[in-house]
Amino acid sequence: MSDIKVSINNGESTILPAGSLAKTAVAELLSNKQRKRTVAVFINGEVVDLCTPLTEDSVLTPIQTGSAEALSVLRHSTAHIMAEAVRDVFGTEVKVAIGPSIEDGFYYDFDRKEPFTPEDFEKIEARMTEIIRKAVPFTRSKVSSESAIERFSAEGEKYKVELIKDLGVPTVSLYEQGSFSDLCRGPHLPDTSFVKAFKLLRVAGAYWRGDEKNDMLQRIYGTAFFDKKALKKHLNALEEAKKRDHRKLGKELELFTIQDEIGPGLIMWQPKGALLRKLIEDYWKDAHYQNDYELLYTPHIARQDLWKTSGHLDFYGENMYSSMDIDDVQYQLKPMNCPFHIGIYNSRRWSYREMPIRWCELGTVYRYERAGALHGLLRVRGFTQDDAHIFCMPEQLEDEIFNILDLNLQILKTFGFDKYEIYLSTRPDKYVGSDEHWEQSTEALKLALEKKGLAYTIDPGEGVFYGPKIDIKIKDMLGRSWQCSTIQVDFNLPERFEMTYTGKDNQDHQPIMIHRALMGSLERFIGVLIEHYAGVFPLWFAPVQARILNITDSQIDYCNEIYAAFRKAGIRIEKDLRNEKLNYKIREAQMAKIPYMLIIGDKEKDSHTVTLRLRNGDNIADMSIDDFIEKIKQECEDGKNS
RNA sequence: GCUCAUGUAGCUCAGUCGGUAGAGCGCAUCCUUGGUAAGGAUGAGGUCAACGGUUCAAAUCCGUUCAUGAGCUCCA
Repeated sequence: MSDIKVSINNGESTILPAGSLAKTAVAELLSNKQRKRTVAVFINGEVVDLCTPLTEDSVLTPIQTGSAEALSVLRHSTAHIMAEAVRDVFGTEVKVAIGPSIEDGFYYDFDRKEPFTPEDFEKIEARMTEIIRKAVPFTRSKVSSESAIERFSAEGEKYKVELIKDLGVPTVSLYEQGSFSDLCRGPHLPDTSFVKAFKLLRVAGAYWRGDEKNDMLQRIYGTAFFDKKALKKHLNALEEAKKRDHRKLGKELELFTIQDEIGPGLIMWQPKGALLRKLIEDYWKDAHYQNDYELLYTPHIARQDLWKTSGHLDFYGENMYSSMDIDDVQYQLKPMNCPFHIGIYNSRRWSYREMPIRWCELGTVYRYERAGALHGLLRVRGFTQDDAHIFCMPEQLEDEIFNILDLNLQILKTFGFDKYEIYLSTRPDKYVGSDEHWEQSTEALKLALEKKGLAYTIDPGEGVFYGPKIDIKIKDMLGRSWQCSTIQVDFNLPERFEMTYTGKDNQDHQPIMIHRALMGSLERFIGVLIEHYAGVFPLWFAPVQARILNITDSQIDYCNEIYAAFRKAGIRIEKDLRNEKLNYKIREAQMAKIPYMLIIGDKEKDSHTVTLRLRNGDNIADMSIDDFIEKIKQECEDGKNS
């Protein structure tokens, strides 16, 4: 057998007999410490495990603890360990499906009649710990698909059999650790002892291959790390997310309520939430006015014929509520605002000189969502879109997209979102409009993104049937992504509604239509905002900006007097003049996350000032009423323009 | 819609083996007038999600429905 040259990162190299394992090379080329951190290697850009035989000259790049790839390998292996443990505890009648690593951990799907319970988790975890302690090696073997099918059939592992059959390849790889053998592409850890910290988190139903026509399996989710500290940090982050849950904060801060009597997925805004929403809406309207948009209002229902013309009944009918009869004519609740804006467009003739036309509306729409999909403010059945439609000539498309992106990012930034992922979705298999149109507009979207200097990812074939689109996913304080903004080009509706404008040539031309929503829906956006800020809203859109706290009854008159003055000045202020101790009032104001507490005692009353306490516990020396009004106004301006 | 879990006072939750309900917070009244995260006392408040069944007896056991949660799926 000939020798081969193996090097690490093109650095140190060694000569080994062909067929040596990657492990051997790593052992020879890395220090003991480095070796212990190595869980797999890249060879030619591919992640493989350490028991891979090397057959030719190779350059290895070690994958070491601390990297995302290593974590993914770890979690994948932990999923296998969990599967082994489940079968050890509950027997081989439990069938296994798939068990990949996912963003924050891993899962494994099991087919078992009885549901897994929290007590079962303890048993599984205990068994996993035993397996990990034994440092069982993961070994890989290549077998013919035929023999693998034979073997898994004999074991009754029908899901594995189905997977292999669908792969349609001559050989497959199996991974084995201890008593457990699994169809798997790998790679895996050298042995189970690399798993230093793990936890099973929850169990939920999941269809085999995500198809509801298939069997319902039980999916156990868990997570794993290379050290206990990281696991603890992750669990703390989950706790933190729980604390920020907008449903919990929404209740505590009295922002909104959802009630059985009213119906699921229908939001009622309580006074504080309504005020919060008004502030956001006002800002949004001002920003649009400043950017040359005009505001529209349109009805909530329309004749069914409209929805036939628009194509919504054909393409979106499943999400629309059934019709109602008004004087023998059928009407339907709107799931979208676009046909109404088109109606306004078609109410008169337009000249090319008037293009582009930019119309916006905070339009409330109703869409049917499956019961299991509803979630607080984030997924509801009635919501208000921050909608806009731009009608323009083809040559204006790029500029318009650029302007939309500009306004879009400005608004997101004002609300504290300056990290995002941008996706450009191109033509799907089923589409309307000419290829030329598609190419031109996709190009216009690209150019606008590039001109704005934005990095984006292309989602091939993910466009809507009527045109290409740009989606923006914002990242919140905890690093979670939320899809809010969407910008869609539409060749379909202008055609269906026979929209025209008179060109320079005195001929009719068809405008291009752009749909766009920046926040997506107010409900959803506010839900995200609550979690992003953990309810501690910036002063400019905090529903309550200040609360007056008196020390004794002797300041009540003065408190009422300044309360009136602040309200008149447009400060959102409350007063707490109850017969309670100051400590008690401060505690309540603090928990209500009110930005400023105005402490009023005899001192302030006599000097005609207020003493400020901030919600972070800091104190600001007393200042005059006018100075305080000025301060709040200035801070709000700064907040809005940040 | 599907799987599993949950549903008790305005809120957060106890409630054992089936014997018709309990705490803390909040709320009301009274005492207390207290300068930076909970002063004290008394009191009101519940068809135990709804409907049906088993039982001498159901918050508790069974069934159905509704809602909520974790997911699957879908999407703003």
